[in-house]
Order: sequence, then C-alpha cells, then structure tokens
Amino acid sequence: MNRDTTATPVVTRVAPSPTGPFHVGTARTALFNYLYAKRVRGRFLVRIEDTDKARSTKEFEEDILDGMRLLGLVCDDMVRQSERVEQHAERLRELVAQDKAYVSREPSKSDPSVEVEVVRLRNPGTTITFHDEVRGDITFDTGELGDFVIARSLRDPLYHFAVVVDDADMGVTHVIRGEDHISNTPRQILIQQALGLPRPVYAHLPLILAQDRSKLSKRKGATAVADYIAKGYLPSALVNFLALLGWNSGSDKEVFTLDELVTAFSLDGVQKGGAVFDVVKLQWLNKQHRLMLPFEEQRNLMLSHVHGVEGVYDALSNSEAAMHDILERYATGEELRTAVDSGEFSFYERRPEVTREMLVWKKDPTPERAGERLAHIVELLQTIDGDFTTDTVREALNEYAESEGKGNVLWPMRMALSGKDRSPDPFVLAEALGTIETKARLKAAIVACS
RNA sequence: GGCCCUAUCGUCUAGCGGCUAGGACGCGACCCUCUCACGGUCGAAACCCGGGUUCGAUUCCCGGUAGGGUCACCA
Repeated sequence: MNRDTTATPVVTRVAPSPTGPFHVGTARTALFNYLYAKRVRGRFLVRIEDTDKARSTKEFEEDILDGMRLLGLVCDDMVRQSERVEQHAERLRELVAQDKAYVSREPSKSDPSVEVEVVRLRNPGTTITFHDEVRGDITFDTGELGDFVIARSLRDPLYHFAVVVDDADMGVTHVIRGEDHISNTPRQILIQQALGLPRPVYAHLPLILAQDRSKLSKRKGATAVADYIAKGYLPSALVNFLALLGWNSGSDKEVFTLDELVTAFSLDGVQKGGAVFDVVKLQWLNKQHRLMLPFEEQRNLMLSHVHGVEGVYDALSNSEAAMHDILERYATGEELRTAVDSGEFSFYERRPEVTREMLVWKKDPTPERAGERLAHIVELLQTIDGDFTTDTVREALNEYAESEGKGNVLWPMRMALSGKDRSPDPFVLAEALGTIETKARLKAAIVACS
C-alpha cells in the first residue's frame, strides 16, 4: 500500500469526445480515473471534448453522461470544452505575443486553393522525457514534430492545445488515459512548457483488444456500453470486468463491487500489455453479480428479455422454481432469449409430441410398464388439493418413485411434460405448467404408450 | 516506413534471481443425479527466440521476432 500523503489533493479527469456512443474503452478510462481519485478522496472530473463541431452531437454527449451515471462513475464536476473558448483564445494570444507561437498563412489542407491562417507552436526541438506511472520513463525526440499546428485560428484551438489549457485550469494532477495517447504526450508537454504550466503525473493504460488482438472495433463485436446493458449485463458486472482488464488487485479476489474496487485500486496493479475483451468471462462475472441481487430483481431482469414469448413468460412469471432453474442456467437475459428462440423451452409454449420410446428411461428393465407407471402418477397427483408446486408434487410422488426406482418414474414424467431429454426436473415442470396442463400432458403420454 | 509501447496457459493474470511457475474464465474427467443445469473433486494447458550478466534466470541487460499504438488544419 502506498500512502499518499502529499498535500495537493488528487484531481483526475476523463475527456471523452461526443462523436460516438459511450465506448467500453472510454468507460474503462473513466473507471480507472474514478478509482484513482476516489481511493485518495480526490476529485474526478469529466470534460466533454466537443471542439470538433462537425462531428460532436448532443445525443452522443447524453449517451456518454448517462452511461457513466449508470456505471456509478459519479463525477464531481463536468465542463464542455466548447464553453471555454475565451480561456483558450487568451492563452493563444499570450503565446503569440511572447512569440512562442505564430500565425502562419498557408494553403488549407482540406482545400489547397484557399489560404488560411493557422497558429503554429515554435518548437524548440528538444528531447522530452516524461515519467509514466505504469511504464517508467519514456523519451521522445520532438524535433521531428516541427512547428506543429495548435489552432485553426486565434479563436479555434485544436485538441492538444485545449487539453493542456483545460487540464491546467481544472487543476488536473493525474492524467490517466489510453496507451494511444503516449505519442501525444510530448507535444502536450511542449505546449505546457511554452505556457509555463506544471506537468501532471501521467499514466497510460493498456488498450482493450478484440479477440484477434487488434484494436477493439465495432465490427469485432459490441463496443458500446449501452449495447451490453441492452443484452442484460449488469452495470456492476461491466465495471468489474473492465477493472480486471489491465489491472489486478494483487490478490485472488476477482468479484468486486465498485466500492471494493475503490479501496483495492492502485496504479501498481496496472498491466502494461493490451488485454483481450473476453465476453465469456464477462458472462461469468455477470452471473456472479446477478446472483448477489434479490430474487425479485433477478426475475424482472430475466423476464424483460422474454416478452412476446407468451408461454415462457407465463411459466417463468408464475413459477419461482422455473425461474430459479433459469437463473442458474443462464448468465444474461440475451443468453436466455437466444435459448428460448432456439426452442430450448418449447415445452413452456406448447404441448410436446411424445412417443412410446421417448417415455422409457434407458435403464428401465421393464419398458412395458411405462404407461402403467404414468397412470399411477396421475392417480397419485389426484390426491393433491390445490395447485401443483414442486413441494406438493414431490411429496405426492416420493414414495412411489423410491419404490419403483426414481428414473423409472421421473424420466417418463419429465418426458411427458417436456418432450425433451434435457429439461428442468419434473417437479419444476409440473409447477410451471400448472395443474391442468400437467395432468393433460400426462394423460396424452399414457395414450402414446398404449 | 520513422518514432513509441508491449510480450507467462486459448483468455484475464500472480510472479518482482533460486517456486513442483499460483489463481480465475473456458475446456475435459469423475462425483452428485431421472436428463440438463447448479454444486463438489481432479485434470490438461504458459514463461516468444538468441546472446550476455550471475553460482543460478520467467525475472536484469542487449539484439531479434511478433503484436500494438502513433505519425491531421480529428479527438
């Protein structure tokens, strides 16, 4: 544990640009900044980088802000870069006045026939070494950068310039961002030096990779946080998963709540290499998190994914036992839906077709008695008054099943109710199907045996 | 291509000179069991290659290879 006893409070920030939906990579960067700040009771800020007016939209901004709220990444303050044009312009004038930057007339890059005035930084061309909290010292020769452009005009700053000015004005002490920004760092430091601003602590996080180890992109699977939420993943599971991508607590603990992550987090545990986004592990984590929820919540979560499939919806909403079966079987609502759509639970939707052979348990030495047993089951079920539940049905059949051999009784019954060789047990089926339908299916099976 | 970063089971990772290289996901087997799932037990599975340094390298250094990032009047 490193006790941070420095007097200056930590300020971190995440700076998404609203040019696309809230991306899991952005979410992870936000998460790490949040964790780092909260760990030492510092401030976590959000800055919407909307200086690219052509590509930024209000919708994307809302998606990002909503997404962060959903994940529990509550920020202490939020600013839009577009609202800070005055500060940017002032700093820009300052640099030009000091001749540390200059206005240059040159042909426009987009339209060479037009002449524009851009602002370029006078690059001293020195070697810059900065310390990265996860990678150590990194050195760049900034000579190759030349007098790079820092603004389209005196009133229209570019990314690097705005970042430096804003971070300084916001009092950002720690810049924690993706590895793709490493090569941006030297030019930002150059601007800092020209402006006489302090250098924040830098920490560059490894990238999140697709299965093929290339940059995670939309084509290689869902990248939007909202997509995962729509599939039925819990925000807490997503947060937990993202935290484990490129970080570990140093212990064997893997299931964390956001609060637990705050206390466990440290930059020491941050990995250097990129991490593959493994949906299978996300699913497992989602199940772990979902299992911690009250039954009611888990039920509603799952039910919301089977709307429109009446039989399944009814069975699962009427029978707790059937729902419990689902809860241990599937990790997410999407997974459930896929199974339902492929007919895994067709027995909840309609009466199955059964044949004599299906009704005989493979180990039954007396296959000819299948019909007889089913008839006896029906008889025993008559003794139940009230609705069938797993308990009443089990109680009614227990003695007979024991004496006759469980498989000889439960297999034909389960098969009569489900028509499948893989399904929930017959008690769950009886409860979910209801008294009337259960009896009807058993009788139909008896007919099939004769 | 230049510059920069990275490299332990299939995947996420522990390891910070001496370990039977540990855990998790996934996978396989067995147990539980009427089936499936759950649960339990066990198992297969990794130090990219080559040089150094050292009594000793997964670990430190150099080179190679591979992968990634970045080279805008986007962010």
